[in-house]
Amino acid sequence: MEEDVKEGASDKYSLRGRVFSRLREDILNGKYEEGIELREIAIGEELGVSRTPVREAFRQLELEGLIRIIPNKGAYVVGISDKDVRDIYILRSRLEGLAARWAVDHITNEQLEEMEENVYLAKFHTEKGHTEQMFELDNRFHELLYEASGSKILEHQLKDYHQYVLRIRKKTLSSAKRGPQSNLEHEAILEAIKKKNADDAERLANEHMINAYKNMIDKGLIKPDEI
Amino acid sequence: MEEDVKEGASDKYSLRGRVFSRLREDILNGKYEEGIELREIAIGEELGVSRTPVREAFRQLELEGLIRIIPNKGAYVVGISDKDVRDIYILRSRLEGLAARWAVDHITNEQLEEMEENVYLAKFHTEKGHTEQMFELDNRFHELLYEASGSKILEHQLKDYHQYVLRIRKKTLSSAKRGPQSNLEHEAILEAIKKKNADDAERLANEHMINAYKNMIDKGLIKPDEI
DNA sequence: CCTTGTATTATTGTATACAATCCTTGCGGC
DNA sequence: GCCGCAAGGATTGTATACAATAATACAAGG
Repeated sequence: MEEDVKEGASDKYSLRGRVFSRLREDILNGKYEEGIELREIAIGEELGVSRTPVREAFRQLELEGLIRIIPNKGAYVVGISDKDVRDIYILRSRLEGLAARWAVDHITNEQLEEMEENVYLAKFHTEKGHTEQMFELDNRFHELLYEASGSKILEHQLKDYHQYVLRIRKKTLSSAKRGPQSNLEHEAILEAIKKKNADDAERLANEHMINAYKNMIDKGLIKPDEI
Repeated sequence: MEEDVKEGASDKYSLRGRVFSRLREDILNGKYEEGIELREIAIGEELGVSRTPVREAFRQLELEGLIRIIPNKGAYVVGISDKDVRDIYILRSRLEGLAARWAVDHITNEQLEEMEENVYLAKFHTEKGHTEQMFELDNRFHELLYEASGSKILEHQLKDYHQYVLRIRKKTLSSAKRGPQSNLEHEAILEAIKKKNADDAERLANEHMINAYKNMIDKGLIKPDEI
């Protein structure tokens, strides 16, 4: 039950890092709903720390767009709407396609090996119904893809989005049918990368994300786009 | 000579906001080169503030990936390489295309009017050789496109990148030939949006960014991708 | 009764003090 | 000479104190 998807900013052994992770999770989970005001002292007391680490966490949350800070006034939860989730999946579908394309040329042997192992293990745990491991492996597969792209910028960006929709993804994967299908799609992406077929890799990664998106909507996890 | 491209985090009337903006600019401009260690006290003294606002600015810079903070040790400048710039232009080419596509359905009348005015004014100032106004209008055109996409997420993301490559863009636009050509491309994007032609809008916005990218390389502003 | 001004209070912004951690340096032993 | 290690200093992490700003309540005047 540990998410370390986003290193670099979480730093879970400092108070600030813990406050940051905790608040982000609480906002993403809906504990603090949209528009609510977060007071530094109240948060600090709740977590048993002073205002300093809370303030630093606030500044980070603002940059992530999760809260809006009005100077000398307060911090207000922005939250994440169904539309945001939909948008992120569309963006991800395009950017993951790009990551897969670039991975064809930049993936290292170590990354390739870990990816193969990942696909193998995912198949195993899916058959056994180990949802927690499935979740972790799915996380790792995508992270590997990002890292293999060889682009610090793209990797950073996709990890951000990945983290952002974490809550939704957890529900999605545990659905009985999506798990195996997702594994097949991972395997296809991996094969395309191994064969150095950039067009296929991009298309498959793109479709993979679109499928995840459709699944989410079919399951009623988020509202479809109404126009 | 003022950039307010990125509201929300800059907040230039607080010490933290000023420290943040200043440090980001200095890193992007190369004043602090890659790998250098930033000390809270030194930065604070240089800007005449205490450690507190400096620390908060550091946390934000870390989240933007401009510095790397190693707990209990220090903050190190990560910087922005030529490869980063190239990657951002490729990402932007795809995402701006998406923004243009979405803008077809979501642009408001006000935004459309401002965009038309923008294109008109840009033509005027380009003929007169007013580089500062050209720069501002180019900024604004892209911001308008982002806002017109109707996606908070996409807008946020693209504004980030826009800000990130600000320094490079300033050099690019002032080149004699790129200015008029860029204006023509803006106009074409605007026309496609007005005609509700999503495919054209996406393609043109995409090409616009690729052209900017090629121009940058032709002018020798950044190194080309060597493979 | 409504408006406006002011005093009070609550909250954020900043500075400083203290604690914890890391790095350096120099000493001693081998 | 080289390695280990401890003491000191430097730097970051956290807490608290003080300043500035904004919200609120209430009273005075129209």
